[in-house]
Amino acid sequence: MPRDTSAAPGRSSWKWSRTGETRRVLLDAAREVFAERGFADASVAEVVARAGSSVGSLYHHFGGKSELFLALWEDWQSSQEQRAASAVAAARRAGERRPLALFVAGARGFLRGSWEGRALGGLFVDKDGPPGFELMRRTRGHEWLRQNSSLLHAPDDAIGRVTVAVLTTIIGEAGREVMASRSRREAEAITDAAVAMIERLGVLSDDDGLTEEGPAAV
Amino acid sequence: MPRDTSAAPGRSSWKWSRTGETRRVLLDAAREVFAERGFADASVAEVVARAGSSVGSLYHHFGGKSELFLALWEDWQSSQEQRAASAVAAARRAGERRPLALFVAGARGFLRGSWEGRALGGLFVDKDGPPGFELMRRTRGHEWLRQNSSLLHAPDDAIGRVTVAVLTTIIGEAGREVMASRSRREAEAITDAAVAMIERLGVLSDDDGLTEEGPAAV
DNA sequence: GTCTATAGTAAGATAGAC
DNA sequence: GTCTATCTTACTATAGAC
Repeated sequence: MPRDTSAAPGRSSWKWSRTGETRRVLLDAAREVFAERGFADASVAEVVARAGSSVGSLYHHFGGKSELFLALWEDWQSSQEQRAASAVAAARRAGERRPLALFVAGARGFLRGSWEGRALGGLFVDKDGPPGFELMRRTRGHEWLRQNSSLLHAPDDAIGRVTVAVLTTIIGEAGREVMASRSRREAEAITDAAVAMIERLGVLSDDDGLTEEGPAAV
Repeated sequence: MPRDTSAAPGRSSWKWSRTGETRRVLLDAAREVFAERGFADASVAEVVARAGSSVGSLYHHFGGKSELFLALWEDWQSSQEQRAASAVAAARRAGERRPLALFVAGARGFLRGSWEGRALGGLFVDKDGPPGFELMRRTRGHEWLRQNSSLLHAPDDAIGRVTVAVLTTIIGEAGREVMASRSRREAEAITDAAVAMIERLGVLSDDDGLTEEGPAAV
């Protein structure tokens, strides 16, 4: 996601601009260093050295060490959500209308993405992150799930929030295990187990209309 | 938990020793400062100033800013686990033998403790911690649940691990919501919802023996 | 063994020259 | 936009009072 550069259209794409190039080499170097050392033990000095840039430049483009890490996470996370969203869209195109089935389709899409993107994903699960990272991840997870489960129209009371939180973490924990899997077969077994849990909890709220038709969402 | 001082027995208790007193005032001051500013924005200088102590003394007793925070967390966490453990023990004394029921008893004990200790608890849920804190909390959570759920004898394959992880986070997320509750009634509603989910997921693995008798655990 | 004072290092963050 | 110089602060080390 490049910031809007004031480049005249058609004359130069961001790909070849100086700033885009600087951002790119910094992100590449950061990915390496964070993967090797984790967040806390990584130094901005090493990142800029490996990128052939300078500290000032890093702060100009990203604002700090934390934001640099978050930029990497943002890219990865949005691609994961994208997979889930398109899986839901595909299921809907195929004629599926039951909210819970659509939700499960999204979950399967997300977990398929976790398997395919497990190389980068490892950076964000068992390594440490910047202060407040876990809070942010949890918030973002809830937001994404709330979007995809407004179609489940869960109530916004305490019980509804716990339900949403649990559904979030089922997918999250399953994603962790999928990324740690050593075979596609194992990953699929975990996915099936997670889906079984989701359906089991979905049935719990059957009287709330989880299996009826609901409003459209991503 | 004071370190072992070489005090002659009967002559002086740790409560009046110089070191115990210093540790106590530092912990009290740290609790205040961390609650006000969070971990990252708290300075060791302010802690020692409020405690009427010195930087060197802080480092002598705790080893650093992170360890000071972890000492607070350790106290709170172990008291929470203690409540869960004694709830399980009480249920067992009352003649309960079904593993799932014992587990639910532990969960209720934990959530009751979350409500009662919600003042301090807020420090550890929506504030930031030292680097690696979240990883530590997750590790500790799994360890605790593995203890209490060896009695559920869940298999140590991928599916078993996901199940355990989800059961962990149901309690964790419910605890978060309980601590954010404004009335005991709301807290109890959340607890009931969480227990319903645990039982629903527990039934899922009925054929694995979750409702049969199992080995004893805390 | 327990604590204070202080000087020094390292690393993240910032200001300003260019 | 880029980079150098500088600042802030967590952290360490040491010397010594009690």
